Amino acid sequence: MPDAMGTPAGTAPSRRATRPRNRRGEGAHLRADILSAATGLLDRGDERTVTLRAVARAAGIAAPSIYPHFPNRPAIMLAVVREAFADLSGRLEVAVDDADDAERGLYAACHAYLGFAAAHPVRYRVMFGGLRDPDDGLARLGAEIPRILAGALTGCVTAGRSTSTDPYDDAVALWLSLHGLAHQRAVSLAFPWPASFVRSLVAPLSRTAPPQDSPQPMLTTLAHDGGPAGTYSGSHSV
Amino acid sequence: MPDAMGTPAGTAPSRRATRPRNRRGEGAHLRADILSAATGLLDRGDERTVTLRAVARAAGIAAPSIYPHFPNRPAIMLAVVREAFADLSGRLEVAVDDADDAERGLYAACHAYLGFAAAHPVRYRVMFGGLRDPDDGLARLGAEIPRILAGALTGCVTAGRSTSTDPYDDAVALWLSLHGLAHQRAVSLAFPWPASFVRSLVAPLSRTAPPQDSPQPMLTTLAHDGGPAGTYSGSHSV
DNA sequence: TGTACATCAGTGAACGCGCGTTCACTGATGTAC
DNA sequence: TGTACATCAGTGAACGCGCGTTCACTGATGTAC
Repeated sequence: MPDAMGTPAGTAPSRRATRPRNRRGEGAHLRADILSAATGLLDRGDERTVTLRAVARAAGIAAPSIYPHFPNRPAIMLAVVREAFADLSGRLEVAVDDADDAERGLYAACHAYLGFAAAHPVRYRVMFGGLRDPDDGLARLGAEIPRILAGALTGCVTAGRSTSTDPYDDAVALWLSLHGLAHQRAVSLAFPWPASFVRSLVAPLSRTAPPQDSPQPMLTTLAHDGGPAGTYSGSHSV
Repeated sequence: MPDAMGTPAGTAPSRRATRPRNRRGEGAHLRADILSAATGLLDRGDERTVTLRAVARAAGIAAPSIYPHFPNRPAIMLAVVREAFADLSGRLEVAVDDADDAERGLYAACHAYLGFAAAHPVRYRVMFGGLRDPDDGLARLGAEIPRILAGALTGCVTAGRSTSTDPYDDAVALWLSLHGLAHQRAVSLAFPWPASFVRSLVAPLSRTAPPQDSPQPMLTTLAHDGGPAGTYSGSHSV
């Protein structure tokens, strides 16, 4: 879903593309098109780029056509972020569930997290702090993530692979570190990163020894949203 | 534009305050006033609040009067961020230098870092990622911080209080974790934080045991920029 | 079967707004002679 | 000492722009009778 953008990066048309009108009863399809247009604009620019009129242009519709689907401009951004959170949480769950054992699952989730942020840096930045949500509902969305990590870490403890005495606390600390790394990478591509800080973060905070072989780098095949640099490489030895 | 606040929350006057004209030769004073007005607007709002005209209103001058001091609007934001980075770096250095020993210095620097972010959450958020700086000069500004932490950590190693074998690597990992915590706190005041994750982060990542007594909470007397919640309390046991 | 009609999907023009920036200017103040 | 003048510090009006949103509308399409 999120990677599918109609126009290739760089060729954004200022002239509106003609878009066939939906059949009667299928008007809701436009909502998905609006969301995907907004996500594409966000990834190629920043939150200021995602104006209501720009979204309409990118979707090939007139600006007022958005209003049957979203009450106002902030609602579009909110929907983009909700969708992105659901995507990220799903990827973490898949990473944990597909792993052979709990420890690999924990590492795979961490790599999936960093891979998502590296593939969609602007989206990631906006998910975690771009918006002032009056209801603070986004804090709730984000809270799903440490829960998944805590589950994986609890599995490690059960398997005797972690000495954590408070998996939820430690999972939050681990997530905060992942967030710090992911966010800083998303923001500044030029920072001189040491080689293998993923291990430097995950092993001490999860109170595990790193696994002996590299986990499969789950998400490194995701294309970066734009620009030449910044692709996350999961190929560091764990 | 219904969500654009005409007047920032609170008492900011939309009518321009009268400001005495500087004496001849002292026109540069206005630059400092512009910067401080912009910083105030940022702290009470967000980066969208800091328009050139709003800064002029807050400083009590006409909008064109800004141009002798800043070439355009982004230059104002850049100057605000530069000043904030210098402030933060200075506080970390003071925290390290004033401490009785290296380990206390490291912890004091971490608390100073978190204290700064808690006292100025919006400013902190904008410092680390609010701007797209074409020159990426901000990455250079930020790079000062892990250097200070690395110095403190090296001191811990020398004193036999840390088993770190790569202080710079570990300092970067530590800083990323602090950043993750500080940023997430700055963004979401409602998140259910466990009680003592500062220790959860600093001790394992710096490979130290936490000191026996609480360090003095250096910056907890800083007032929060606005809002009722979010003040950083350094009173957690380390 | 035809046909009237309700509904759906979406449009074009217009609104008022605040924005960044430019321009020609004004009045006070220091200085050279 | 007076005075002409250059410079400084800052102003007021105006510009064109893109924005979010509202309004009255249009044409296609499914449906009841």
